[in-house]
Amino acid sequence: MRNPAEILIVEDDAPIRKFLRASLSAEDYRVHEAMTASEGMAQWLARQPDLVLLDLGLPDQDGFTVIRQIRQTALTPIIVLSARGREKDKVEALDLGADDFVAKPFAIGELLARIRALLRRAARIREGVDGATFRATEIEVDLAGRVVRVRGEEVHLTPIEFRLLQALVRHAGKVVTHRQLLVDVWGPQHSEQAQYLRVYMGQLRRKLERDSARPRFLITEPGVGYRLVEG
Amino acid sequence: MRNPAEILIVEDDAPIRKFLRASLSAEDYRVHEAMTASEGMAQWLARQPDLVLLDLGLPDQDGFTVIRQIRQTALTPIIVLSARGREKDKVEALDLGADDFVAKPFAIGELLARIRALLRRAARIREGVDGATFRATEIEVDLAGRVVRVRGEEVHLTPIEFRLLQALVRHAGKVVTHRQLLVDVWGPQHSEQAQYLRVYMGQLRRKLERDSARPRFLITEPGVGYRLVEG
DNA sequence: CCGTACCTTAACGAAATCTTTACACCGGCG
DNA sequence: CGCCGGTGTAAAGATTTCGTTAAGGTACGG
Repeated sequence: MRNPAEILIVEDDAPIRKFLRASLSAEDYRVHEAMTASEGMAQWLARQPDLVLLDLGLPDQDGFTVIRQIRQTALTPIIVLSARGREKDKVEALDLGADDFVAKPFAIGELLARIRALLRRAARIREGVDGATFRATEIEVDLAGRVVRVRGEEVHLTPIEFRLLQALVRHAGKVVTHRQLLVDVWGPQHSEQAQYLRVYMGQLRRKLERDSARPRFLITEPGVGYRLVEG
Repeated sequence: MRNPAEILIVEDDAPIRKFLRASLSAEDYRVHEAMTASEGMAQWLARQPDLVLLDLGLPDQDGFTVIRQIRQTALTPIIVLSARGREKDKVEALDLGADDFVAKPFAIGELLARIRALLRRAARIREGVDGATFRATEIEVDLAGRVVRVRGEEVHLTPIEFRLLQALVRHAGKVVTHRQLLVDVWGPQHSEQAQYLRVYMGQLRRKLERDSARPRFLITEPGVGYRLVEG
């Protein structure tokens, strides 16, 4: 990441765009702007920004196209801005690979916090810290080496089992939604196949838990998702 | 927020306006005044105050219009002043996005306390402390991780319980109307099912409060809604 | 061609959650 | 005093979501 980070704003509403530019410049980000989806794509190609702020309600095409196109070639963090209450938009945008969602009207402080968080995460991934090792009392996961040990014993996991565990480890201690897990492990087109999760969580528990009927690490959050607790 | 904070008073009654100006100036706030709704909007645009005190009984238009217009573009805290007994006005103003209400005649000390609370909260949001986790003395809510801790202990919440708590946390300190909570958690088609709220507020209190019969965080505002107070 | 490992899919009992109903409580008011 | 609206509590279904198992199906190496 360059320092300062470069941020691309794709937003047709002039006052909001101006406001964003001012707020971001004040935080020492370098700002690029686009008013339409196609101009946004052009700017993205030209500038290769570190993060994209994307309004969904654009004049020429919808913002979803922009997400799709960017995600075809890059993992640049994308924050979607959209009118409040468009729950469907939110789900669709996140399914297409957007990283976060902020409803308008928004509090600028919150938006800045989310930008910082995503830039931090992107930096971590670039530095390969993601390939480190996760340790809990009884479970040890070597993400780079693809090795899992339980109470000292090495345990063999199938590819999908490992990807699933990896997705949980990345957010250790936090709830990961069904949708997130499915998109991460099986891809966006399987984001509704919650049955996969039931089967594979069962298999992971059989391999990792002492008593798979009373799991201590792989916790179910009914109606929401799963969570890996440390310790 | 500038220091001192700037407060806009929109109030047609001269004695009250004068009294407010004196009280607020004594607290070192910078005060702007307007006597009508349209003048209020003009002042708001010109001054971009940190907080608005709004009387609902204005001569030219009603105060509701002012709330609507401000909320189209900003989250500036709004405290509504309303004559006693106008319960419906109060609820409508809050539904439109007002943050708090004070009935006339009011105790100046209480009004000042609510102003301080809203300014504090607005400052925190600007600094981006919100968005991720909410902290009160005994309760900690990790919104991203969907984890709730009470006095250190992790507490499990069902999906609806969590969404309800989340809706309260998002507006921590301010009154949230029955309608807003119902729309947020159950959707627009259930905006009249106030019984849901009684059942689930009861469950939240049982899980979060020391003594659910004497709640300290989840406060009932009879006839209006509920309020989460930060310990 | 066969065996092995793995993935997908369906079926069904169990568990958790949500909805609905019933009733007690409280304060104000005729 | 009884009535009433708004509120809080408890519990019985109804409904949704989970976990488990097992039966194909596919890919790959020997």
